[in-house]
Amino acid sequence: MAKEKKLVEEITSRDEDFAKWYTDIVKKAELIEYSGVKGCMVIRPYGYAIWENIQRLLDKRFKDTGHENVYMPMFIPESLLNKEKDHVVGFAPEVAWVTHGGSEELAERLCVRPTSETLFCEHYSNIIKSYRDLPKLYNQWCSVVRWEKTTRPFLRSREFLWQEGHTIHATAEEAIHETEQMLDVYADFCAEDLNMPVIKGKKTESDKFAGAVSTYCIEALMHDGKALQAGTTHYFGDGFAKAFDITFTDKDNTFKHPHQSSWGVSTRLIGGIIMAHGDDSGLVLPPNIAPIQVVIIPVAQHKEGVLDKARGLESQLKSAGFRVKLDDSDNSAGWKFAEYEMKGVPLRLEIGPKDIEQNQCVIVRRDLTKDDEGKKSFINLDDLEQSVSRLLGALSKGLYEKCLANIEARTYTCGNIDEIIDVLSKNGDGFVKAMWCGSEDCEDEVKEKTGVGSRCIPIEQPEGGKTNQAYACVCCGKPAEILVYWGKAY
RNA sequence: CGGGGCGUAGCUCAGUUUGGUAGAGUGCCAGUUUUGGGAACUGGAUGCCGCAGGUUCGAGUCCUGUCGCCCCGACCA
Repeated sequence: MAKEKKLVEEITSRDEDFAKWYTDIVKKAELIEYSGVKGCMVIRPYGYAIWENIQRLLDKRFKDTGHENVYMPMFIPESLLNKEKDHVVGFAPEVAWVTHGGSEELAERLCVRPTSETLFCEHYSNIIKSYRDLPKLYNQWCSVVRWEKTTRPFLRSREFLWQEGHTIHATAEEAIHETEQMLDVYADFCAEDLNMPVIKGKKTESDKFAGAVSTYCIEALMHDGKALQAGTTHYFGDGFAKAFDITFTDKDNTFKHPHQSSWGVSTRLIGGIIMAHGDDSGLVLPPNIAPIQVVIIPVAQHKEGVLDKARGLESQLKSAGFRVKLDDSDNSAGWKFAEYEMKGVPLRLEIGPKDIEQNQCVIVRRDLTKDDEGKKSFINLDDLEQSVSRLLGALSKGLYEKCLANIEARTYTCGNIDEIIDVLSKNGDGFVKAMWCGSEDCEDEVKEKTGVGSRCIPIEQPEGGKTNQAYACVCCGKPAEILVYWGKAY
């Protein structure tokens, strides 16, 4: 019992203090270490391996939809950043400036890219002459810098890793299609690879990206009921093209401005995974992005034959394509159990003398708790690969369903402000579905009075929403056409 | 940018009230016994007490300043 108590002491309980639980996890699972600069973190090998898996899976989805990777400079001259009015107003307050090269003051200061729209635009203006040059479907993997005031590992850091897609098209229809297609790519990726269902939607006018015609987003719900914007796509129309003087000669021999999109996801996704799936024993990683899918723990490894058998299973599973680690260190078995639970490894395979005798091993699923049926199963070694594959699949599905159930349990439909206040105080944070008349005043008033802001206008709107006069704005009570998801955001 | 908390061993912290040899637990290293849920014992190494001034015979402790980190808000992927 004393041991179990100690195990619990290692990390703060999730329900007791979610914020503290989160920071405990990122440190103790060895994802990050804080650095000497506020808001900048060391991403440690285990954390970076998660990012590498995210990159690999997303990059394949990008390539499959016709995109190419490029790399832009990390510095943007002030004059270039200033070219699009809304854009600079949106980003200027949070950019870092380089003013000196060595000891020489620069003639023009350079900002460290907070995002690369301006660089892509400048480049496009140089390479696009004809409709034959379109579209360009570019993406870059890089880091960007935004001088945030409040920072949290993965969720909001001053430097973060991301990808930014920037595409340019001959027509508005094509660019809008691209914007919506990439939103689907992100949502599918979240569901299939991160096992984290998301709400697809559009941002309200006040919440749009600086310089965009429309901004789309995917919103995930964390275990504590707060929303996390997990990814975003933007349709720019031809506003940037006009500001940056990008033109092409179309088939009809007239000059036209092309239409653009951009889209991005970041290392914030890792924060989302932690808060969507983690529990009081630590991380729980979706199999597709887990650096280690199966950890093999030899039991009584000093005994003849145990380590040899464990090594055999390791190479067997590795050659079957699984990411496997054998921990043959001299820590006790119990220590290893707790360690890999903390790190969220999906499956633990135990192999000991008794198992070897019976040609079996024990496999334990990380996502299930002690009381869940099927947490621990005895697997015949003749079926090892099939069993591992089946269990990883079941775990993946289990995570998705648990996460979806959390969204469903924490999504409330409300008709007026008092209902929102009441339902949130009774049930805790979550998504509030409520109609909205479209006025910014009402949007602000809801946030001020209830604490929840508009997260998105979901793509899926209620049947007849545009014509049904029964729908009234949650704030002013006037006829409302738009269903909005409201929530507290990270 | 406002409010709060904290900087002492790798980590968590005590010591600051009342100035007087730098501490504990944990981790680390070595050895022995252990090994199916964070093992036990013995021995060992580890400190610019965030930084800079000041007061004092003497400062982790008192004074002034400064830097950084964490949490909660307002703003943002």
